[in-house]
Amino acid sequence: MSLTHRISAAVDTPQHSGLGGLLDYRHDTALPPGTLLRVPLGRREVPAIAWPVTDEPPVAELRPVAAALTALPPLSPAWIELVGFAAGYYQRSVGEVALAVLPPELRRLDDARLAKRIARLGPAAPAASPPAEAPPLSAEQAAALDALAGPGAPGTVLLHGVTGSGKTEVYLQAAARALAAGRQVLVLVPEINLTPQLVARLGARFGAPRIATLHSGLTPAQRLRQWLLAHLGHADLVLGTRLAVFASLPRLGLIVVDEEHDPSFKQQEGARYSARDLAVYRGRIEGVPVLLGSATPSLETWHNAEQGRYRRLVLSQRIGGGPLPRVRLFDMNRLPKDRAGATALSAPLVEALQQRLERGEQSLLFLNRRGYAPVLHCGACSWKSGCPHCSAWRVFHKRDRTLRCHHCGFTERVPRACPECGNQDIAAIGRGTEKLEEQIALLLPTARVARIDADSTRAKGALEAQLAAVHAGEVDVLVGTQMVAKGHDFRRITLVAAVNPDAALFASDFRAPERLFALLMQAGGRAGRDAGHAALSELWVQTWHPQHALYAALLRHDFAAFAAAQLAEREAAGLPPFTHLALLRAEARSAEVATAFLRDAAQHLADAAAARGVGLYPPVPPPVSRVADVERVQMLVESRSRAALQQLLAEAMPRLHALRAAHRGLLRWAVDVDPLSI
DNA sequence: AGCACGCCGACT
DNA sequence: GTCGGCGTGCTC
Repeated sequence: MSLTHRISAAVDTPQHSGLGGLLDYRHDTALPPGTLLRVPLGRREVPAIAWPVTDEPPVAELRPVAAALTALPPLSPAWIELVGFAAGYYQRSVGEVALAVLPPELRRLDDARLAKRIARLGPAAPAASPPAEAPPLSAEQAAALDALAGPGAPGTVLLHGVTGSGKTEVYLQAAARALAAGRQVLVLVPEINLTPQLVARLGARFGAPRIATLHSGLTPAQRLRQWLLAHLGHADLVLGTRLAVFASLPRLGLIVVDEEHDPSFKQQEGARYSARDLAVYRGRIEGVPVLLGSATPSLETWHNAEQGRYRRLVLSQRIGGGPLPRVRLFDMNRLPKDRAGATALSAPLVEALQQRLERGEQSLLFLNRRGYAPVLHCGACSWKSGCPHCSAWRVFHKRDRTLRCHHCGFTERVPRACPECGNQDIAAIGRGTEKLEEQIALLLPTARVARIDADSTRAKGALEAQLAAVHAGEVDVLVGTQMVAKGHDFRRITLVAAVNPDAALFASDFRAPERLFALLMQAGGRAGRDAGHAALSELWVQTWHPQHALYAALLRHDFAAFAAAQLAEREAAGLPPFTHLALLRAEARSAEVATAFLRDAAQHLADAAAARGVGLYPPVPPPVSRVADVERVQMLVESRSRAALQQLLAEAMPRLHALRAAHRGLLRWAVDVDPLSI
């Protein structure tokens, strides 16, 4: 009998480093998979996690595990399976994913300190404290809940509910059932901004001590504490952003993904995972239901529902029976030619705003572009305010008189005269929220105007303060970017206007229409949430293309028709969800180097791709090709078969790694599976 | 990815 | 004569 046990460890080393797999060590006792470790690697000692031992024979002499952190109960087999799947699917090493999704503190602490932190958590919150009274359900809500509890295997459920239809109450009551059965509930929201209000609601219903929160805004110590509450089962409800999909939950009983269509669920660096897709996978491996909620589901989810892979439950009515805001399209072609563009706002819209003002109601102007003007332009020499480091314009911010690049952050004071020719007369082209705010103040001198965007809410607590001012009725007209369109519950807004949404209609990004429709529906949903005002509420859309099919569907609040049309286009064009995509991205100081790498890659993969029916497209620059003096080029990889695409990518990774050496100057390369934009 | 070792230019 | 550039090689 051997006194030493072979331990397979996942360590944080990249997939393409030659150490992508697991490393074997020895230890004098058996260590269950999921045990946190410290192991020697070269002359370093690195954090690691014990992983299930594979059949592969061990290599050479094994070094001993440096330490096993036994103060922490091991991570569950389900968690290991989830991480293993995510690593494989997104082409990253198991160790990288495993360690990246654990609280950073956990990688640093030794066993004694960890034990101390755990002790300091105190005892678990009293379970099953009598919950606050749940409000009565609408017939549709009750039916949805019944269907969730009904016979049949738990699976993925799309809860398609218009804004204000009470999706959250369905989440809460579904959660209540899971809690009553002694299980934990995981709730994912797209943005940190949206956590406080949902935490408040969950807290009011179930008691604040039972809730843990996980997002990147926490301090390392808080993050560890919240993670431990979930991992040790002290917290019954875990609410968080995309990283929370990897929370360790020993008694998981339900996963809710709120606003499942939101692009924020896709991680955009490192392991580029979709938290929504992983939530669905996690539900499957853990045998628990997954509730995907949205008023405007992603076309992927909608398609899955249509195909019968997900069950679809519908909430078509607003709570209280109020109607959805009436949609009004204003045809900008009707503006007098010489006046068009002089102001962002058509006269009828200004009139409508004036009426709201007189009635003491609030309005929201939605413009998805922050700053004063997106670009400055010299009429004399045609200089434009380009960024010297990026292939993008620098935005004019009037408030602090700066030109700012929104891609690399490069900021300068705005020049008084044209830097090229000295012309004093530089024009601001286009308009952002700052300018819109200014124009409203001029057009409606008595109105109290506020602006909410990434600039106005930079300071800690600023967003909360501004939202509070709106709720307190201290604001008549609110100007904002998509930041305000999402989720916030405004009671007194009866008019929402999309000032200039057309750009997305003709964007090259194939998901642009889907996003626009969702944003407009969501923005419109801010109006008339107070049933007393609902009948008067309106969503105005100023457009140069009032006949566009997207707007026609919006007029009727007809998501199904919009989705059907989009899906037909996607199918005809061979785009997701009918095909599966991956992007091979390369970065270098020069586009030539990056392109050469991708061309070389295409050549090396051509036979394997052809054999599997996977398409390789020519390398192209993304819409913003240079950021901070780094050129980016990307190559699309496409297949009807997800499995074929996966196989090709897995085969490609080591070859691409080998290829890198032949391309001097290549800074980085990476694969993005299921990219959001191409 | 780190973090070595290792061989060629400008400084105490 | 050393400090330091980053080229390539290794880590269970």
